[in-house]
Amino acid sequence: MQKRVSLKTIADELSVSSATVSLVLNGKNQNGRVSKEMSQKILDKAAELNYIPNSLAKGLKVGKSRTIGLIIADISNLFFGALALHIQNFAEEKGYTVIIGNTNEQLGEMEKLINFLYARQVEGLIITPTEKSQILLKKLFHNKIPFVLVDRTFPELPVNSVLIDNYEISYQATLQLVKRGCKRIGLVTYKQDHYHINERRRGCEDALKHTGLYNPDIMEEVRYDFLKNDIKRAIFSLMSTKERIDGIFFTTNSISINGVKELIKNNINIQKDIQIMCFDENDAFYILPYTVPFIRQPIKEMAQKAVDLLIDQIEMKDEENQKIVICAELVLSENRMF
Amino acid sequence: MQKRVSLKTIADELSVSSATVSLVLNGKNQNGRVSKEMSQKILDKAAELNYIPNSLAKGLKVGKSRTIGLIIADISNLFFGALALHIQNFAEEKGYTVIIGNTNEQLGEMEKLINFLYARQVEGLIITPTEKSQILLKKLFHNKIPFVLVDRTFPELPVNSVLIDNYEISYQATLQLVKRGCKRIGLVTYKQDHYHINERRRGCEDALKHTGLYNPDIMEEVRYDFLKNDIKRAIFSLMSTKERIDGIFFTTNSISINGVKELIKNNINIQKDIQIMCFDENDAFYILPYTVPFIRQPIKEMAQKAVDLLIDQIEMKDEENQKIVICAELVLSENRMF
DNA sequence: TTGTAGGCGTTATCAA
DNA sequence: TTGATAACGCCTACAA
Repeated sequence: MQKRVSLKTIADELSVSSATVSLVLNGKNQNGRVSKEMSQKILDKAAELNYIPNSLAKGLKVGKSRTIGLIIADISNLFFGALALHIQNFAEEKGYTVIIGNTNEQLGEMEKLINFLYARQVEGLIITPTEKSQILLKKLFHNKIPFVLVDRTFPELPVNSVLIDNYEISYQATLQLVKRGCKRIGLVTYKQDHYHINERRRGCEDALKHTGLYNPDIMEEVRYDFLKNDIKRAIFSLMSTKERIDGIFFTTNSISINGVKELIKNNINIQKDIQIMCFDENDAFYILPYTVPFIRQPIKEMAQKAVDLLIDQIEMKDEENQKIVICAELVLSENRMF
Repeated sequence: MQKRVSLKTIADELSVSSATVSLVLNGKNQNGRVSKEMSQKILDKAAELNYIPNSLAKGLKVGKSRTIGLIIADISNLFFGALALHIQNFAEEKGYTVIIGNTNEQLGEMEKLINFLYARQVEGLIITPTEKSQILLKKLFHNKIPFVLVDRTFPELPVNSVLIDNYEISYQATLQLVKRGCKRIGLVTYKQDHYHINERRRGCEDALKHTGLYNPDIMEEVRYDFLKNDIKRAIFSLMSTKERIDGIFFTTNSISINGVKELIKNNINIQKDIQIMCFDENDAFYILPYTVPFIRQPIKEMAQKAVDLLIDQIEMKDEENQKIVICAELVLSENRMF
């Protein structure tokens, strides 16, 4: 890699000081400080040499990196992939670079990432926190590093967050199953301590309780690390109750897709034998000969709000903690595009 | 955000020079330069203050950012998503940060991204180039910026690249359709000037020619920007030829998934009416009541090779251009896991 | 209208 | 065994 062109390169070639060059190139010679001709010469030279400023140096000098960190729990998950894409786009619009990191749901990875991003002088973080990461967040808070949680949160912590209305939409979604005539509705959820997942479960269970259909024996839990196996077991267990179940609520997209796979593998007709309700959209659903109802999260809006919230904080426009809730959407066969 | 803890903070608190602190914290006091006690004190203080070095300053000083840029054509595509994930992991293993950017297949975006990453002092780039981006690559080459192309390339350019054996695997995949008894095999591909896509097409067409089955009338082209509509038209056109076709080769994953959707929508039985061959794996295929044969790209190996190649270049271990070709895999029902 | 000088946090060289 | 100092590229207050 050859020597990069710096301010000084331009200054030397034109026999002016680097201060002058800096002024012109940053458009800060408002009061006609630098002469028109000099200005033009500098601009031309910069173009000729294809000058690109060193943002490391600039960041060091002005104490701002114009970079934000994005900590994602599982980038191989389509939901998070889409979230990352939109966050990156919105942030770029506002002049910020995004550095993405992936924790794989590991607390240790999350800690490493925070340090790593901090070392790179990020001005703020957007985080999908892992389980039990409250201590890390408290540290951020204590160090006055702006951050926003997305998708997940810890309700006991005074933090900025952008979530969907997990409880309400799950309640509605479950009612939908009831409306379709389901009498014995099971649930498959993660055995985890995430508030947002628990809210989904609570929404579903409350809807069942309020309609007199609640049965604790058909609420199944699966582990993140053994998802496929646990789902196989859960589905088997659900399907072999003496009174066969006729509806299932899946609380996440990974559970949904694997659950559907398993049902199909067992030749269970998702239209006739059983009704289901999934979380998040999936290409796979559009391929089936029947429609699968699901809960659509407004990913783009979540990204938008998260970026706005973080940048407001960074630029000190707002000091208050905000807990933003965005309504998810129930997508039934009627309002499908395809 | 409160004042960050710097080397100087530690130095001041212990009344030593920042040079000493730097030495100790970088483990560079081999010859017993710094006394054991002082060393320990510094280490303790650093831990106490939770010191995290400023990599901007470090990068500025040593002229290395330990950062590489990754330019992806379409991050919402699962193939690229997986590629990005693995590249990030391998790069991290080697001590490099990855900054990911997305071009959306736009040449202008690619140019902006290159400048942007260059400003951030990336030491090298891994790129899935957009169409007609040869000029940009030549500029990189001219500026002696290390870079590696992945998935796509321009064969006329002397660049480092990591590709799969597009021609050969497509040839084999097509033969597979022939072996299954197909007599009239169509193709759906992008109307684009990408070498890798053209190679896939060439592989398919050569296989058809060599078996005497080639028919130019059933080779369909679709546009990236109007994918869904064009595929609808292509499938319609293919299915309404007087001698009905009995096989289709789809040259990319986006075409495959949309093609399959369209076939299903038209109640065409992918087992009985028609045989298909897809590029890339898709969750959706696993959900169908029959198996869909597809070409699996060894994404992880591609990522590995790309990172290795780039870092070799950055660290000057290798000056020669390398064009690495990795064999893809034909996945038929027999060797499916599920 | 332009130049000088200091400093951001780090490391490397040389001196003490 | 440790400290002072210069330099990386940039910006900015102040001087000329």
